[in-house]
Amino acid sequence: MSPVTDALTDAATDAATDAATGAVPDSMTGARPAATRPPGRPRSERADKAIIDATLALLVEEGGVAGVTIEAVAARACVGKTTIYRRWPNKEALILDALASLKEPDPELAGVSVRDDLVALARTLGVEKGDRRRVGVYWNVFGNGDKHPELYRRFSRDVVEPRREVMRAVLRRGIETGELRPDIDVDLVMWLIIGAVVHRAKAYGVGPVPDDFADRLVDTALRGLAPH
Amino acid sequence: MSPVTDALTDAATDAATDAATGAVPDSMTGARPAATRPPGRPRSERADKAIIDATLALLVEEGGVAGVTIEAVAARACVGKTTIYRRWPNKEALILDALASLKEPDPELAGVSVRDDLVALARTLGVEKGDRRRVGVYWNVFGNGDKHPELYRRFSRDVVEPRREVMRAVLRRGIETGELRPDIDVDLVMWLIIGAVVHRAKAYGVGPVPDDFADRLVDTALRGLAPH
DNA sequence: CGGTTGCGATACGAGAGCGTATCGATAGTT
DNA sequence: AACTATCGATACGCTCTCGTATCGCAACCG
Repeated sequence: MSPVTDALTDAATDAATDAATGAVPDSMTGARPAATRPPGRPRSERADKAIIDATLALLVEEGGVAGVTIEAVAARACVGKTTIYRRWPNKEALILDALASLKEPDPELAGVSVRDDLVALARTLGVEKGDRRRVGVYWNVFGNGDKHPELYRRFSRDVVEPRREVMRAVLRRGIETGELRPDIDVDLVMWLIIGAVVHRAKAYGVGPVPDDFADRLVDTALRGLAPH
Repeated sequence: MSPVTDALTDAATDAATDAATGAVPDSMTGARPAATRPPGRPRSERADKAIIDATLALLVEEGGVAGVTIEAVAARACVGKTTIYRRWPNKEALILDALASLKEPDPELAGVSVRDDLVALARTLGVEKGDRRRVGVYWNVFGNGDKHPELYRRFSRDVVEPRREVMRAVLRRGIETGELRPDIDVDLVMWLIIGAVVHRAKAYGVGPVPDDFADRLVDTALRGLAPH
């Protein structure tokens, strides 16, 4: 019943999956005598992924860093504690890497209209195909910035800020092209859009975010509440 | 160095403070033979308050229910564990009461313009005189609705929803008076305003919420981002 | 004064979690 | 086959927390 996305069922399948590991480090000059592969049994890539996945899932479900337990991670990833401690020295380091794994390339924006780009960005924040994980991690890490400053700092720098910068650029472009009022406060608008999406996505007991939420949100923000 | 607001320094002052306790329960029919006061030493009202205060503070600082420890509450409130367990059977009940203590009467709104009422409401959410506690509790309880449903349910019903209802009424009134567009989605607008304020207030490392944040936020939402 | 109850301090057993150590088995290289 | 590193499982000592029990003292009533 474990909801792990890619739980490994037995060790037999492990060999085939990890066989490619040895071929990878050919990225050197090429003339080297291929002495890169260390001896002994190679580490399981599948275990890596399962551990990171389990860590993120617990980070969301258990409500923060305090709720993540090495033993729970091990159980959920179907992995021994040894396998975790061989890779990371402690819980903090594990969570740090798990957060870093959320880093993604900047979303491809159509760039046709500011309106559509904002909708696309809003979607990636928390409406994306039921991916509650991203916004859940964001909520929990963000809410504990003062308790775990290092975690917050690196998550913010590596994962959050790049996205924010994309949105900031879209808003600035909108001002230049005349699609947005020249006197708007870009940062304030970002709090508006991001806050609304994150808050709605994290809401409990009101159902999933409707598909058209991002569209209606951006349109409402653009038109304003007052008649004119 | 304990940051508890009203830490008691010694037991001597306790007697004077709690002396009024005996006079309180005259709220019965009055014709009763005044047998209301139980024998023995009365419970310290000051301890009550200190415990609730410490619980809320830890709920914010430690990032959720998991971070609240009875021993930490006792230490912070300068109180013995006994004193806590004499009042509440367990941690859950304590936190439940602590959350209930955040219930406040509905804010008095000027009712002159929808704009001013919205600003006033936004202020009470998280900008109010540096009261990070309220929004901190909101963030942590809200973010763990699925982990502690009962906590979430009662906090939502007793503390959050009444405030939301006030804002909803203001928005509806604005539509009726023509101050707001008739086609806005009231719930969507509430996500916008509440989400923005809460998110900004909870932001770490960007300084306190500026005094005019609520004003600029509401004005931006009213006018809209697009020129017209 | 005796009776009753609250108070803080302290100790307790139980359980959870951390990080380490050890085990036999496994999966690779040479 | 010999060698080496990883695998899951398990046990360990340690600390923290829970909720209970037991102190002696303090407060209030008669």
